Amino acid sequence: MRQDASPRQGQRDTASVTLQDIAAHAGVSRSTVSLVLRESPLVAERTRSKVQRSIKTLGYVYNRGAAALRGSRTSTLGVVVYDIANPFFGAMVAGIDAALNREGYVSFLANSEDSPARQQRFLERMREHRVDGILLCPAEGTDPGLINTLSGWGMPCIQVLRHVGEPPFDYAGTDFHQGVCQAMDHLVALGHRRIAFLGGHYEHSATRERWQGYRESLERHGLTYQRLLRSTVTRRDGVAMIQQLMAESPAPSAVVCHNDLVAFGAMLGLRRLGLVPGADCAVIGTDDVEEASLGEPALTSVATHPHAIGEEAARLALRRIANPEGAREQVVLAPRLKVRDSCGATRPEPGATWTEPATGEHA
Amino acid sequence: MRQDASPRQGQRDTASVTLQDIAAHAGVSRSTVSLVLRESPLVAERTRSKVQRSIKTLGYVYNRGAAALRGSRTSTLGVVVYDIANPFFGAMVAGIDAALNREGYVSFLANSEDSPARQQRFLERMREHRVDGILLCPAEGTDPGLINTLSGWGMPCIQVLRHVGEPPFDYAGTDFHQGVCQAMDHLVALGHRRIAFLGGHYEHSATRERWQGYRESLERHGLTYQRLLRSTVTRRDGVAMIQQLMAESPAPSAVVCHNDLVAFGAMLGLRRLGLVPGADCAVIGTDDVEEASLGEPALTSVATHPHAIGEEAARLALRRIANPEGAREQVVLAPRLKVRDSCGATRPEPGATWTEPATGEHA
DNA sequence: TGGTGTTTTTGGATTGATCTAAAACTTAGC
DNA sequence: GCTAAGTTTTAGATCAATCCAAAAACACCA
Repeated sequence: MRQDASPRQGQRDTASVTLQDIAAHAGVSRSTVSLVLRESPLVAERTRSKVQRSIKTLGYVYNRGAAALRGSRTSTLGVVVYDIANPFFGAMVAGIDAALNREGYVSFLANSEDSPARQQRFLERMREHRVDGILLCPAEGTDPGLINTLSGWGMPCIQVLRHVGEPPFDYAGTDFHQGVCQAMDHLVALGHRRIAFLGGHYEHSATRERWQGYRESLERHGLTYQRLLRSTVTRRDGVAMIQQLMAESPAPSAVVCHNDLVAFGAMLGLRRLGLVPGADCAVIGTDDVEEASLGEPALTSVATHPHAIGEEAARLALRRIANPEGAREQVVLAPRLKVRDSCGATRPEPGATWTEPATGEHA
Repeated sequence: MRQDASPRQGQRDTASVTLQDIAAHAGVSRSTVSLVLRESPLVAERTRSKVQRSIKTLGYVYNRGAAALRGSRTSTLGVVVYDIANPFFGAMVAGIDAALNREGYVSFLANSEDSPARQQRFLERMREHRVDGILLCPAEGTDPGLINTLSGWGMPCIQVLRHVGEPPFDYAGTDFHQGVCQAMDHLVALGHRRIAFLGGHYEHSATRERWQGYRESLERHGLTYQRLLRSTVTRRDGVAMIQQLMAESPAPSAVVCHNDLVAFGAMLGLRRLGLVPGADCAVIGTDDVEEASLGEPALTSVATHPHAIGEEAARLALRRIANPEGAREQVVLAPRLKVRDSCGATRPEPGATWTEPATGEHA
């Protein structure tokens, strides 16, 4: 109820052009402008272009906050990973970003550092911000009931890479089971009979799948040597585990590793023992991170395509938001074994297999 | 103006407890509840605890969207990097996340892929979401006027690592100039007289600083050999550049590299030529990424502390939001040279200098 | 010309918080 | 007991959009 008619009297904020102002300028109602903005087919072509011209002229900026208050969508998503400094997650987040960007969504990112408490704090904050959904790589030790809690909050949750709780739930990841089988089959075909598996905690779904793949492969090929070492999954663990194993009798002739970091550690450990990775003991990693194709020897690895997983997860989230009651989906990508030198299959002269990925620059 | 008194009649949404409902339950007004939520000292202790009890009982969830509409803060920030898959940025984002988390802020993340167009789209979206500020690692080719544009939009912008436009602006980064000087001084002290610099585009502030550091160091030490090769900054570039240099006469006895990736490439290139990094040609990188301390030989590198830069940048952003008209700040961290094997200064037996960083696990 | 059926457009209520200025309640002093 | 000052609390307007139901504009045909 402004006494005088002049619109911007008190404040000279440039950023305060509203629907109302557009409506006045174009000589239509607020509602019509709103319809134009949302590209409704209801509004006539002449009106539409007239309104659009006013929008341009006045330099209007859509206020998503206000829209979200009345409407039902915020066009935002929460993304939780447990180690953003890991390039694997970097690539995954890049995939998520690419897929969301195409649909006009933006995402809040949080790094849980594998702490359920931090994860919980962030999720509560996301709830206050009314995000339309959550992409969650659950932190170690996450309460299995969390997914139901989130669903009770009305926040659809897509689990990524790991999952907790009972199916059905939405999930996007890689078939770790199959990945390990591929690695095992390859080693068996090369003649290996004593193959060990290195690394992983029991708590994770992703770890259980790998171990299951290992045990099943042993059985399928009728191998009796079985050696599975638990650990956290750093380079240092790789070094320690391979040194322990090589001191045993009989020692393994090949190892499959939980991820590439463990594999790098294993190779380093072998070298310290005066052994040659690929010749004295074959090494296969998981993930196929950028450094895998470099180094001496180049690491054979099961590629898990983090960028693609990110895209799939994001797309699944958008599907779930559009249709909250739809059947839960599990998107599981097939991994692919990238054979290089560390498994002893190839032994080219130096430089012959040089393939450089195009990414990885900065500043 | 509900006709009947019963509050949740139409919809049975659990998630729709509002200030109004709390007020009714506690027997106070909406305003009082709002004051309690914002921890205002105005409200009496008795009332406060009564209201707090109602909040707990009814399971109220704060609606930040509604608060942001009326108030002036959204408690959100936009973060733009150009390559989130690069572990350097991963660490930086982790630092940002840690600092923001402490203050109740959350951040939107976008990956510009060094495309000014993508960057622009994201910034416009951030404007629609009314973020309180922006942390920007400007994409290559960013219009120098962008910072002023953002300031015209009322979005404070902190530039990170790189900067465009004219000072004064808010900035957080590393002293690249000093970093290169440290590396050069070290090499000169080891007796090197022919030192080359590898990599970088001209467009970036960060690159210009490095080159300036290189040229100044040469002058200060009275060195006449000068060789500066431009390039993008991948491993492949490192390989190509070192091979070109070693074919020249005289060849350099040491190289300082734009970042660690280029340095890894340079070491690989040397090995392909049958030369030993550190013995036949010293190599120093920049960033001190995780892999630097591993590998053969371990890479001497100028540590640029990405996590700390992220924290500083985030803190600066919060300061600027609290005081938009305050003097612009430049937070420039000092880099530190980490001497390892690749510069030939040390030559320990294998395994003696093993230091494993604690991070880097996944899934 | 009037009735009918479609397109378009619109006012008013609504979303859930904050802001402002004023009202209600304490306490103290004379 | 009454006023003044200080402390708490409150009603109503406001922020900038969307939703809904109803009104207006238009087209078509008997």
